[in-house]
Amino acid sequence: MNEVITPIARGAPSSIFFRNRYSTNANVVSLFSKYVDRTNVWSWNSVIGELARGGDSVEALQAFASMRKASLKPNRSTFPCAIKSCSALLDLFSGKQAHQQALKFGYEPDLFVSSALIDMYCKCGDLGDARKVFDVIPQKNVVSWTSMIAGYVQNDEGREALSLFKKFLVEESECARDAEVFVDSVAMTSVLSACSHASNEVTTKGVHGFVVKRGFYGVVGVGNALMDAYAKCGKLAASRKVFDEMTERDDFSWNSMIAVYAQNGDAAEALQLFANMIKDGDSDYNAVTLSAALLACACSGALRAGKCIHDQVMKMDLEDNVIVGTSIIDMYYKCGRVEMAWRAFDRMRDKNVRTWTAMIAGYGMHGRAREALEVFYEMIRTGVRPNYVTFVSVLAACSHAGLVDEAWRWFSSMFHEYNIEPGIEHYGCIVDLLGRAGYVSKAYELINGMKVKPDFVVWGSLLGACRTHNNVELAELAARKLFELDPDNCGYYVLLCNIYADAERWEDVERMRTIMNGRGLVKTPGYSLVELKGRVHMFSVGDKGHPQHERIYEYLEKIYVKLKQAGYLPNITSVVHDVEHEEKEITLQVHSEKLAVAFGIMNSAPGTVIHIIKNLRVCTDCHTVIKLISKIFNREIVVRDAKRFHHFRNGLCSCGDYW
DNA sequence: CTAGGGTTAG
Repeated sequence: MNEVITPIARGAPSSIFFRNRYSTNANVVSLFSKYVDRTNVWSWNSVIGELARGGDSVEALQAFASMRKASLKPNRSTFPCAIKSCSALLDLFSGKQAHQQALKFGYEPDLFVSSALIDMYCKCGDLGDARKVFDVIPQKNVVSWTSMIAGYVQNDEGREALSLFKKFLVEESECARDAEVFVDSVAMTSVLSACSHASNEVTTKGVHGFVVKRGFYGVVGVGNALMDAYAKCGKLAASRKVFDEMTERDDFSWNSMIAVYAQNGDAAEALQLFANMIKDGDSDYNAVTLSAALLACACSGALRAGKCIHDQVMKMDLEDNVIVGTSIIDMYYKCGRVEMAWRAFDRMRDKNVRTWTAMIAGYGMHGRAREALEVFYEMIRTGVRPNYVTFVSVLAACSHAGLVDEAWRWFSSMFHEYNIEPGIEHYGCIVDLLGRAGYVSKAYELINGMKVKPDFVVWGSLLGACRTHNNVELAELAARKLFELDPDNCGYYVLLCNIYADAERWEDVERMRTIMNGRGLVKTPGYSLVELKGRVHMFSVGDKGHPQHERIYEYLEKIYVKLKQAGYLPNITSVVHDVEHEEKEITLQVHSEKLAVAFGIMNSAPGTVIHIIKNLRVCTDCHTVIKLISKIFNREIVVRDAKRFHHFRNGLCSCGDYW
């Protein structure tokens, strides 16, 4: 079986018709012994259909090849099964051959054949040929319309899908007496999926109304798609309402809802729902559920829960499922365990581009760019084609480690060697890298030459670089862009304030503060998470909500005494609030990551590594403090901030103070 | 006796 599949994965140009790619094997022959008449087309159809429906696409095509070898003429029900198998294998070449054969036998106007063809072309990414087939169908039915609409959605053409749906509605009203041309619940799920891709609240609400009016609201599949559409445009409450109102939930609905919370960073709710699902007992969790739950563990750093799910994955024999496997890698490295991620990666038999990319991203976030690049080179050697996101991970890895030349090399060759046009994320990495390496003007030139519109990440990187390299002029320019792009984010105002303060331009500092106060901008509250005995504890700045908070503050005081003995001076520029010097120092002292570190040290045995997750970037003062703590208390401390990992050990950080 | 949809990973 593997021998047959390998050339398909490599995209070798052969076909079911010419080079016997799916040549008859013993398996198919033995299947045939069950059938009385091998000269009967219907017998062949049963076999091909059964194999295709059972997911044995390769065998189905082998049977189809055998049938053609026996010089039997396929009929109109043979083709849809064969084409469906090409679609499942993403085998455009064989699909086109099947199309030619169908034309030769005069089956193209057939509704079943053309729907299968539309689906096959769309799944293979060939929208143009799909649309040609669609356009020549004289009397389209609901399946033809749905196949084409769904095809657009699958190829990220949500708007095209929605406009086609409008045409469908016109046709529906014009053919009012034709029972074949009527919107049904399957069509509506595709339309809702288009809404989900478009992430448009207004459209989603409109389609929701339509669904209710046509009486499809109670259909499970429609409900799932609606939940997803609301979630994608950020309407979690509306999404949950649909879930709660469903009278019938299969596994699908639970999975969708868990995934929605996990994707939106609400790990607690996602894991709570997962627990409810298990308790409920009516629904079985599967690979999809476990992947979503693993994502929740990854973003909240819930290692214990993640390991538990990993155990379950092994018990259910799902280790070879490539999506689940990739989720496990993602969970481990995001919980700070890059070695465990590597072990899981190493064990996986089937790795796809996303698996490799996850591992590259994992090493990259941990500042281990060399290993990330090794994985990248190995991926290329193995014959797996890197994609857009792979290059984002590669460039990000270089950017975390300051590898300017390496990054520039891949940035320049990704288009020429792999035909991947650099996008906004790639520019973001390069601007960041150039800027921090001191090439601020060069970074600015690059931004001006971009084909895509620079976003807040790009301008934000430039602004950050301007602070490091004291470039007030460019900083003002970048900040102006940022105030336009993201007016409610006070981080940029704070950064510009700092830049003015560094340049001792106090009047400008004052002016910025007035603007900030006038606009009522509030700093995004920072928080840190730390897992202890399987429970994740959360701390915010100056938090007094934790049951142990009194002891934590006492302990923190003791830590500060030791730090000051070691010569530590607080770096108050991290605090821009309009407060007195002493107050600034106090605010700094109670940053959430410091509370989390104190809590971690207090509650764990000497020698235990402490893992912390922070939602924002770690500030300079906290970075200095944690380095010192790692030395004074002889503890390894791992901090995941909004952008990368910091491994503190013996007074040093893995980022080399470059972050 | 054949065709279309909704959930998961980077």
